[in-house]
Amino acid sequence: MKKQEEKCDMLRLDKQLCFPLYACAKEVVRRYKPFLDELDLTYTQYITMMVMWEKKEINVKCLGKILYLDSGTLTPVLKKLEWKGYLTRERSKEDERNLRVMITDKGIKLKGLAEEVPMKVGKCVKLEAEEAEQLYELLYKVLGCMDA
Amino acid sequence: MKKQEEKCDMLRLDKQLCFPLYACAKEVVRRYKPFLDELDLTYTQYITMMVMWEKKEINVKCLGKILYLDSGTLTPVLKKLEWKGYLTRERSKEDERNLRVMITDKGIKLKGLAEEVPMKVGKCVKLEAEEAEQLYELLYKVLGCMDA
DNA sequence: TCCTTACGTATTGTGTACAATTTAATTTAC
DNA sequence: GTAAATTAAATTGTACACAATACGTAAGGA
Repeated sequence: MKKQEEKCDMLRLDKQLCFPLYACAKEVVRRYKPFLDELDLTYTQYITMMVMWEKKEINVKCLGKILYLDSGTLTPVLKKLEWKGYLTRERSKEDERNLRVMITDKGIKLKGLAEEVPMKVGKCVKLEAEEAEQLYELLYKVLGCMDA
Repeated sequence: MKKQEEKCDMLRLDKQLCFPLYACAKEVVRRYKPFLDELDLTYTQYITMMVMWEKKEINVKCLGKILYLDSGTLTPVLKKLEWKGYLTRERSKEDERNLRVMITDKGIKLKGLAEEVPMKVGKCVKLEAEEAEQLYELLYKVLGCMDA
């Protein structure tokens, strides 16, 4: 019965990596809400804009690969951001299957308003710089070492 | 303009902890799906049952504190698990505001079918035991050091 | 060319998440 | 002892997240 008991113990929240990962991600994202509310952005819209600020133009497939999101999630988010005037969407002339997502001037201006967000959230999470760096490395390691 | 540029750089996915955390959590949870499908459980139902296997009985408030979920999320999940026969829900006699959630025999039996899940998922995530331990510690540290 | 296959996006359906509000029960204040 | 405040769940509304499917376009092969 020893082996049985060991297996049982595995089925506890505090024995599995998945749970602190899941809980921690939700709690950290929640810390963004008050600051993103000021910009009238959701977290998903925010990370989408972060990619747009860097890339200026991209298609949905590419964006999804960067954000780990599929078109089912991105399509409504992109339509909303287009409606808000931060980006435009149009089919590529060369290949009509591709949707070109392009940032607008208003979208570029939004970046100025968002600049303080990372710092503000950082203050809510009291982690030493070294620990943050360690965590960062480990998370990217996990992202890289999972089966496809 | 140096300062301006430094601020700009912060607004990149690869400069912020939040994004790998968010992406990693989603990807790890996704790894559970094929194994949980065999049990006809969603991830949220699974972690709820993990608490129930340990506690046998609990109220919604308490469960929510453990899982970092509120009644708006838990109520439908608990109703579904009750419908599946894994637990029962009834108001407490001492304080009618409290809902007593109790595991059933069928719920207890389900644990036997779930025992292999953590090990199966563990094989998909190729992380050294030491690194997993480090990550675990850091995540709980973050959970503990955030402003309420 | 026509047919098949692959590809990129959109749509649909289910299940979370969570803020805000509501409802009912209990506690506290006076 | 009752009104006011507090509490626990449930409900409502918005926004993901993602599998599965549908749809249109493009590419490759006979």
